[in-house]
Amino acid sequence: MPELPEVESQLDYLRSNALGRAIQKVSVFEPRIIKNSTASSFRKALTGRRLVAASRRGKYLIVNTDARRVLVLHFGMGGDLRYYPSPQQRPRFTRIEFILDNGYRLAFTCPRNICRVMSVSSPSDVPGLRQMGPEPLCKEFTLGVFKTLIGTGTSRAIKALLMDQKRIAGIGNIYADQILFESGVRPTRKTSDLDATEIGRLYRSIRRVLKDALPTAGEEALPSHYIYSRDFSGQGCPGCGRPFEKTRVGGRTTRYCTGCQR
DNA sequence: CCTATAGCCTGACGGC
DNA sequence: TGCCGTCAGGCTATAG
Repeated sequence: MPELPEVESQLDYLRSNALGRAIQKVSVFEPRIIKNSTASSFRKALTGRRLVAASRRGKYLIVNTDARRVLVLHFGMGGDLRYYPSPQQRPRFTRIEFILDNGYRLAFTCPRNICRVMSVSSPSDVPGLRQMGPEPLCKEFTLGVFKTLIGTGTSRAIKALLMDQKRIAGIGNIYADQILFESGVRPTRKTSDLDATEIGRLYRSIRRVLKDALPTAGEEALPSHYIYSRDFSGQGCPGCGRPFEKTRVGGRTTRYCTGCQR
């Protein structure tokens, strides 16, 4: 579930705790999550490197080092970073642990091993990053850009398109449902059938939902007004009170209101 | 090229 | 109590 807002909060966490530090040691507890190299070459590439800058692109976290080495993290679902002083505090599901030059440790956790970690010479070595669509919160992401982007979207369901990282960066299942709800558009609608009004509402919802989520994305729970939260706690649509319809779109569980979304 | 689907992976949860 | 099946989600690979 770490989508754009959650990864942004992981970025803040990394910046305030580990940036500027050098990696003294790398412990790999789950080699499978390292995607482009063996565990030993991963360790070798990063040991001794200093973490000098960090950024986010879509759902990826990118950490530049003082050498021509970039650490790329993808959280899959449910993973996070943790910073702690001793191995006794090592979190459950720690897949990789970095011991830093102040003795503190940085863990990359991932409950389901769907996360990925890479050490590359450039972010563009990662296919998912190379092909990534525009950042929805950048000012370059205008209504015109969005129109062009979905104009070529043809017959797919709009929700599948919103979650397609090659089209737009950083939107996953939870935020896609919320964006569609706030737009009053059914997730199953074919993209090519949307009119200009609906496209405008979608565009504004993308920006608003993601931006509003940033301040609280580091917290455990989603905001209680989210349709995901409301459905989970047995509440219905905040607009009309109907229970949410549950279906599958783009291979994902999808919640929407049959009354308020057309 | 475009779109849809299976598979990866394992914890949480419900049913028996 | 504990086993078992199902579901969840990101992405990638493969099929159509």
